Amino acid sequence: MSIYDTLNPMQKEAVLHTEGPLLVLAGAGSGKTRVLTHRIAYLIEEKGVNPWNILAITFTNKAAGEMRERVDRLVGFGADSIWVSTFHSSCVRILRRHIESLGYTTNFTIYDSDDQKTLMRHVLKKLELDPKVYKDRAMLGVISSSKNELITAAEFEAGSTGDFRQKKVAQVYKEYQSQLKKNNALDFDDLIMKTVQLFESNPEILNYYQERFKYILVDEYQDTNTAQFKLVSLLAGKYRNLCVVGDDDQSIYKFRGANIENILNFEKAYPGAVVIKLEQNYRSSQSILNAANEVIRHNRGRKDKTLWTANEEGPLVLFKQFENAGEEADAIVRDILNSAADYQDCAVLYRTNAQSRLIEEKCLQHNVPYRMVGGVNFYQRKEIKDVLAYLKTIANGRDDLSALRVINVPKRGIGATSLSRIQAFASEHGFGIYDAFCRAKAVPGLGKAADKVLGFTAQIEDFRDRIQEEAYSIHDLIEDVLDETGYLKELESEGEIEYQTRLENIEELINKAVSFEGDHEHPDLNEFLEEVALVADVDRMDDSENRVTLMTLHSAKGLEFPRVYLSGMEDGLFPSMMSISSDDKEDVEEERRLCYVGITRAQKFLMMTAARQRMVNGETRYSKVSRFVEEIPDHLLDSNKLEPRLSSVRSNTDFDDSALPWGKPSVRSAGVSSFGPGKNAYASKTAQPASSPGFGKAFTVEKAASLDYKEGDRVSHIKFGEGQVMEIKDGGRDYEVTVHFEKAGVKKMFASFAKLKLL
DNA sequence: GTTCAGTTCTTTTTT
DNA sequence: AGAACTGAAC
Repeated sequence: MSIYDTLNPMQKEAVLHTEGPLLVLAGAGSGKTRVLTHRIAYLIEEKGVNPWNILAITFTNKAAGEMRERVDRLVGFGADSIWVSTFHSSCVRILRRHIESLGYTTNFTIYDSDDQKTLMRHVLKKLELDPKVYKDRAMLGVISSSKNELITAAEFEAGSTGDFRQKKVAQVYKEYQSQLKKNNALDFDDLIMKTVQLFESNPEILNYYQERFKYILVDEYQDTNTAQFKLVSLLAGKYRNLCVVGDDDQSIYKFRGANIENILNFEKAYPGAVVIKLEQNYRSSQSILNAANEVIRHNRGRKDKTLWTANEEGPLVLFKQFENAGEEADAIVRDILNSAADYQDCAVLYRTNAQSRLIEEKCLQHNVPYRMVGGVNFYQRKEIKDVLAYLKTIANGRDDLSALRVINVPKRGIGATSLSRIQAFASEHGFGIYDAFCRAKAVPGLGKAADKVLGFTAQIEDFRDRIQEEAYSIHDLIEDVLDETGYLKELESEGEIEYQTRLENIEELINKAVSFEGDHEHPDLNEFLEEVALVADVDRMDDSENRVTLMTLHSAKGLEFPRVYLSGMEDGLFPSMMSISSDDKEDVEEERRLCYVGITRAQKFLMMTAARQRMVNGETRYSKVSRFVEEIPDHLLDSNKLEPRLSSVRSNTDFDDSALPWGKPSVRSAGVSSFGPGKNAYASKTAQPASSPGFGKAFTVEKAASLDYKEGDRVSHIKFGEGQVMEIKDGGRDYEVTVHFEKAGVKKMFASFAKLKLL
């Protein structure tokens, strides 16, 4: 029996149809990943296609990794020469080779949304526009959607005749773009758009990639935008062996420019395309699927399909409404504790990141271990961005933003006035900021500050020299930067608790650098920075530990869990106020699709919850039950909707927060044991968040009174494996331990984070 | 010229 | 509840 016999007839057809355009409409849980992986395997094994000629585009890097792994298992060899990556990573890879023909250099920097905002502020200032009228966010929004539609600054300008504001925005776009170029930087949207431009202006480069990627697969096709559509069309233009997989009911990224028409009109764009529908759901119970179908039924303009399942009926979907959000969170966490399920089988989903806080608090209170996806992105934390800005300055001398970020961090006594003098000097002579720093002596009116600036550049130059050496690793560089610039020292003086959490984050970045070095034969600083710039939060989700997952509905796309809790089912929150009051009916439909995505994440058990009262932006808000819940008929729902309130609005002072761990010094020692039955897997751990991307203040890592290992002992580390303790230094707040690991080499680490075990 | 403390305004969702 | 901005003290 071949591996293809395990597929159902529709799946099999999708796998075997290898030539020409193919649209696979894959409902939630219908085994689309299986189809994709088997298809790749089939191409290689049965059709003799060279793995080198296959391009598979996924939505997240994590999905890419999983796909590669699964193909590897099916095929056994050759899987590493398949390109499996996201749109953004693929484009970076291409641009790193060819971007010079667009006037950038190949060591360009990628700006994340914070960088974009900073840059936009510069632009608005330079153009002397009132930031109250021309808001950075709004400007970036316009630019982003333009780029997603492949509209250049010049085209935008040409199209904005007449309207005064529109003309101003055109100027902003133009200036923003020229600033990016000056900084040798690209924003996220540029990555796609520049690649399209590259292909359009260089037919020979396009031809190379067309020949290279004879077979193209695109996952989550419903969430592609116009630029991505164009990119795919260009690449597939020659051989037309394009297979796209998606579900119009799961299109949830319109705000990011996703164009649902791409999937709805696929057959028009690719005449002769074969369409295959996968309608059997293998994931969810009958009850869950019923609820999902009822909700999505209320949307117009969708491809006709009905999901069905042969799975057992399972318990009814639960709905519970609570007095306030605290009770809601408490009930969810208690329910997880009372169930016999493993923590890792449970997920709590919510519409906005802000909702995670209460859930986190309750998890801590009840000692339920959790991992939070998203929130404040790890790479957006101040200390991480500071370190990265140093690395970027060292790697790319043209990145003004990064140089400006760190010139006075730690404080070197270079203030706003000095900086604006330097900036004026730079723009007058056409220097980049860093070059201007190097010429500080020539800047008029700097005085003593000039020496301070030169001190900074001397340090940077020193680091630049060092990274030329083969033996000098990225993690060495990070550690030296922290040490020699005095960054750590300044952090230390900011207070114990702050210091520890920030240090913990930095440690994680160093770990990341170490594992990067392990994965690459010739680790390159630019490559490292790029990898770090493109990671999504889900990419960082480590699912090997037994923890409850907390994340937004958007992050949950593509995942599945036996037990799912859908929280905050309130009108005004989900669907959001924005979508309800929008003129465009499509907006609520997108929210409904999001709800559909949420429901269909559940395999066996689904509980939806709502709070009557909730704090939003510091104000108490009262809400009705979400319309999406109302759309599910009563007989499909086991619910306890509260009676309408009669009188007496309870103030939220009855929410007792004295029990919360904030500010209480000894969270760690509180209640280590005491788990309900069935929770043995975790009995030895406290409810600490995954080392990232949680939030930190509550966790003070205390210096141990003594260590249970000494110099010369053999110890093991969770990541680096086994090794021998070389040196233990008492660093005041913590012990600094040097260990020689067999595999990972010599590492210096802080005892409280390293969690070394004596062997 | 720099830093700190009190003020206002703000947020959906993310590669 | 939190970040970003503005005005006063060092």
